[in-house]
Amino acid sequence: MVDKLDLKVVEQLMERARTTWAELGLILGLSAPAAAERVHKLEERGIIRGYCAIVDPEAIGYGLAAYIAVYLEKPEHRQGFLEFVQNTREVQECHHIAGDEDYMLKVRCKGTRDLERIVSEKIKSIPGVAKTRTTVILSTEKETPILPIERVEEIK
Amino acid sequence: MVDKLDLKVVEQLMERARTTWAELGLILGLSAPAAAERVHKLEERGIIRGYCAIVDPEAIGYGLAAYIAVYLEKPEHRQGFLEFVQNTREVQECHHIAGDEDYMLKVRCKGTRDLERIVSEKIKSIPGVAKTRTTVILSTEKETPILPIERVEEIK
DNA sequence: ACTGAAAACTGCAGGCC
DNA sequence: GGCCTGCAGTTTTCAGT
Repeated sequence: MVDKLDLKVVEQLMERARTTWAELGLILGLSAPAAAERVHKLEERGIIRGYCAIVDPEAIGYGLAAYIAVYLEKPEHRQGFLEFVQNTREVQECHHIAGDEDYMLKVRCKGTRDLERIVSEKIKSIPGVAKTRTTVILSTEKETPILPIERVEEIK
Repeated sequence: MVDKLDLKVVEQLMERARTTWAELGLILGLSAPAAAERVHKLEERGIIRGYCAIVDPEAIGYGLAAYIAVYLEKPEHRQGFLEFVQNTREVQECHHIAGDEDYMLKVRCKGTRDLERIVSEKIKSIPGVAKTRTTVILSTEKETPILPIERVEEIK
């Protein structure tokens, strides 16, 4: 599995992916090639899936976010619903959840008009979608792709 | 504001941040220095906030995710609650929401034990938290930091 | 995992449109 | 203002140890 040094690598890259190997190595107590090798190994093993830029949603015109809980009538309708999820860029997340509803979507769109279009026209027209419950996000206090790794201070 | 070329820059960097300027320039139809300049301008303007690695949560031992809806009794308790949110690595997201509840948290933790500890010991001990509602995520169909930019195919 | 050299990339300057 | 080319300095990669 991943060792302590790997966790520290991951921690660093989750905060700033565009760092130099030399700089990363300095933090890890390794030389630049050694730091690069550890990262490449983590990429190959699929532990680091990729890298992304964190973008201000409002700046690109997607200022409205919402959660949409979806109730599916029967299991045979899952396929079509999941295809919609994968093919719709506005759907940022889709989780199968425990509880009253079946799926929880997080969508990001241009405004209330756009949200209405997605909920009423797109989601509700999918066969098997019996009911939806939309919760609009008013403001965001925290939103980080950073996973909750405990700080790795010292490496023995 | 951002033009079409900026959107294409952002789109590319949301998918793979660790790209070379030359490669990015090729996609954009620009030279490497020009591509770099556009990115730096977007960073300065705060449209690109930073970069991060996308990490497999299970590989680093955080296999359980859950939504926690929080009801706050009075507005004066907000401060303390928001401090908890900012200082807790397990809290990945916190949104102020419209609807019955006040806040929606997304947390990621090691297991049910860990979740119990966060909900029962940490969140419910915050002054003003009247009630919480936890929804466990069973599986994740889609989870992307990629914002829903429409594909920019052609630049006039 | 480190060192050292070749190859590749970045950043800066000057000039063009 | 935004873009391109060329060069100097840095970073990455690939050996060998």
